[in-house]
Amino acid sequence: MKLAHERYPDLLETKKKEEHVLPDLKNVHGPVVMRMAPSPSGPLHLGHSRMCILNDEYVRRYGGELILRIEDTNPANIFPGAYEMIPEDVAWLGVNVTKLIIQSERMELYYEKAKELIALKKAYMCFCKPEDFKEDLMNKRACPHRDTSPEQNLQAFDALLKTCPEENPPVLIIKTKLDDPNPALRDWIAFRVIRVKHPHTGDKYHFYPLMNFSVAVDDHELGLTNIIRGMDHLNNTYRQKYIFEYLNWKVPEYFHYGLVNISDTILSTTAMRKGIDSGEFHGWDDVRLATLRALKARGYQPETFRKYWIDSGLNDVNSEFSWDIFNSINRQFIDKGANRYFFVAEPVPVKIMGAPATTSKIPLYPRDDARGFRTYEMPENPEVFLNKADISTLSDSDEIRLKDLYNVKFVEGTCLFTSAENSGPKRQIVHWAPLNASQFKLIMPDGNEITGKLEPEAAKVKGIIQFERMGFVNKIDETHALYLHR
RNA sequence: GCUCCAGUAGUGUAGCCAGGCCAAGCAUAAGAGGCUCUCAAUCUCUCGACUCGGGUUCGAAUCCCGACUGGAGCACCA
Repeated sequence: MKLAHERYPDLLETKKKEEHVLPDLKNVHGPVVMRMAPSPSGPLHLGHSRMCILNDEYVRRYGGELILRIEDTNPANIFPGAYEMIPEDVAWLGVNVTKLIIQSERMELYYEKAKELIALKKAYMCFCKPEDFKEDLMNKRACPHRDTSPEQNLQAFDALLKTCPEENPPVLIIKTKLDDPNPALRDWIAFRVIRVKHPHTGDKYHFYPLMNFSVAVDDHELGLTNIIRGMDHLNNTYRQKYIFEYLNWKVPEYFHYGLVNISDTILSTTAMRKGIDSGEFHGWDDVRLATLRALKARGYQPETFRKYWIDSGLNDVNSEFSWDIFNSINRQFIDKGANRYFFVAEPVPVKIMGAPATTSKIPLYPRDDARGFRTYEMPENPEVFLNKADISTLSDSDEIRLKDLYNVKFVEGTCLFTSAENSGPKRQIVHWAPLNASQFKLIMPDGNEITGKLEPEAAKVKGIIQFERMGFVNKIDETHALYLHR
């Protein structure tokens, strides 16, 4: 063992830090075809990133195709900008999409398959009121239209495509088993009328497929081999399998993973849109939102998402998202690249009595002098900014060290220079800013703003840096930065 | 109410399919300490879990049954 340690230190090291790997998918024979299927109600958020990464990882492992399919069959719930934003978000994550599909461009296909099902007596047009239809289902009763002939159904279907009645338009229903013990699986609605102008197809259509129908048709038509999706889709999978069965299609291999509950942020696209429209949020990248855009703006790395979701695995247990772990992973990616600077929140100007003129030379990164320094010429008895909380609890005997400057203590409210050397007893080390520091704003993840003084040499720096003793931030410009994490 | 899924430390996971190498590994968090002119990084140590009850077995985290608990679905959303 000792010998092995001497000979192969690297080997043992890598074994110790074993990477978590995703389990193999079942029934993989050669290349796979997989898909991501977001609805264009807004840009992608943290939750979406999971299905993106997971799908991408498997296509990378097995080879094949990864389809990005935008599911826009409900014109009432579309944010037009999402058509552009979603592919951008996916690309930012480093996900390799091989094909982009937009469902609203495939309406004729859905109509065609619907007619096939009608001809097979597996689908019917229903003219019931929604309440009545629902009540029939709950009581395992057939609605009066369930046994209409295929001819009549086809006629009604075609008529509806041409002209849409103003009141009580019919729906197309897929027949399943009315007596299925699971109420979710009894006859389900495949098409319904929506009279809203579609952002992508305008007013060309008004009879739209519901997700279960268009998904089943596309999953087959696009040749999907493996589908991984959340447990919340389990009943949908059962419903969609009816289509596969009726049309004699080969069923893809499904896997349903557990749901992840993400708290302490805003994920609901409707809530986001409302807030943006009302002016509460300034846009999709507002730091209070968990959109990929917002997280990117704060300084989260695409690699962080990938590692986090791979580590989380494909568990079929519901779980809790951990910001602690997510932040810890992100820190590993950014720490080495982030130079250190001083930002003094709640700044209090303090005149230091008895201090000699000196030069403060502060490394941009600890113990790596090659990266350079920030240097400040300090006059005699200078005035500096200190953080209010750092000095408010000091008593007369407490000596503190201004980092890379000198030691001071407060006696009866005045600040006195004591010594220059950082030797002897341990002192609390605090950061500071020279008098010509600029006014600066740090925007916290909850939207609160902290104003303070930023050291001059940081003024023109942009990107991810660390404010010493505070945490990592993404510096946007000369006036403000977004807080990332500790 | 009905249907389905699942239960490993505070959190996230490994192990379960093919029972023994598991008095349960790793990460994160928390606590203590080392190093360090940051509360970061880094190193060491500590803390902490197989939901419960039966059964099968020489042996169960792992297989079976039940209970309990949690989640999802039962939309003219996806």
